[in-house]
Amino acid sequence: MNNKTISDIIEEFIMSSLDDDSFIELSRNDLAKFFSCVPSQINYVLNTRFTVNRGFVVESQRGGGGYIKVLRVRDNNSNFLNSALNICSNPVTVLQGNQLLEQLKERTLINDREMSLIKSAISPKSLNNPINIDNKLRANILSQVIIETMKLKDKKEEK
Amino acid sequence: MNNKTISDIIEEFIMSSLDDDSFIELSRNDLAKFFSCVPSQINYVLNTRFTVNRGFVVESQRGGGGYIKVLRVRDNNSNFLNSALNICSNPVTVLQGNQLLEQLKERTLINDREMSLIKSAISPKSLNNPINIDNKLRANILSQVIIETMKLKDKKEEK
DNA sequence: TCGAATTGAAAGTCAAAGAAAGTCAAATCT
DNA sequence: AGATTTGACTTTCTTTGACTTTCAATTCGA
Repeated sequence: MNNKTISDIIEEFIMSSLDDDSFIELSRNDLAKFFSCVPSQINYVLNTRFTVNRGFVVESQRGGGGYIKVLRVRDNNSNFLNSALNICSNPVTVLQGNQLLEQLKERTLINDREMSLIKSAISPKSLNNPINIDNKLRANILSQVIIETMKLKDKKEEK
Repeated sequence: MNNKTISDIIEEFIMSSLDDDSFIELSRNDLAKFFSCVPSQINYVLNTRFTVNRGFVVESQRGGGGYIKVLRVRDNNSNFLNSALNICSNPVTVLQGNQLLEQLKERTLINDREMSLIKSAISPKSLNNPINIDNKLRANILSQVIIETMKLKDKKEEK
């Protein structure tokens, strides 16, 4: 991406700080000053980029000595896969589907390429059909993909 | 062609920018300003000239820091991918779909895991639906997967 | 001295403004 | 007639700032 926005740059900054440790603590005001932006811009970045969906948790404290803490979370994947499968027993919108795939990637259950491929498979273009069952179909497809992911995971773990 | 339209000129401009690299990123507004035309003219050029059929893929993002990215997809496999795409303009059975994926793997355009994942996406279980449009859907899905494969291939080549 | 009020330093919220790109259909060329 | 040009309107994402809430430390009164 050529034209990075200030949000992109702040995201990168936080990301790379997070490379070393599983969490970082930062001061909203200082960070805003550092990047010459308004403090609420930091909230914007946190809200749009460091979501639970993408595998992050943000904690904070107000008042004197306040702080913002960004944590990477990774837990038991098979739990996650099961609840994902559960979600897919109901219709799934494009947005939900993509978010689910992002999470699979965050958890390194699938990689970037795989995510892209499956996203394309469940895109509106793919599921374009005369009657209105897109979300239902998307749910079906993702169910099968998740099941396949489980199998692949097992296979990997056997080694 | 001596009476070039503005669309032709913009097309040439983008084409020649693409000579050096396999993709370019541009700003719709800037380009429109540069050629003294309305921004939507750029869309017109992209929609009529830089189609998948002609070997291009266009990506974009709106809002602040927005952009338009034009990718070229070429080389020996692109023939294959194009005809694969062609096949997918008609309904595709499970068998045909799986065979196509096997071929993608043969040509190392996708790997084993990726093949499995997409096979699961186009399996009868995934595409189970009230009316009988499985093959049509499978064709749609594979089209999008093929296009995605083109993009990914290109991304790899950038490195 | 001890608990309560005050103060100031954070962080949070939300909506308006701004910046791009997308859509679509009418008008115009060729 | 079909391709091109134009522009009004829409959608999406980002930036900004005014206002709110929370917390810790300090001060004040009994």
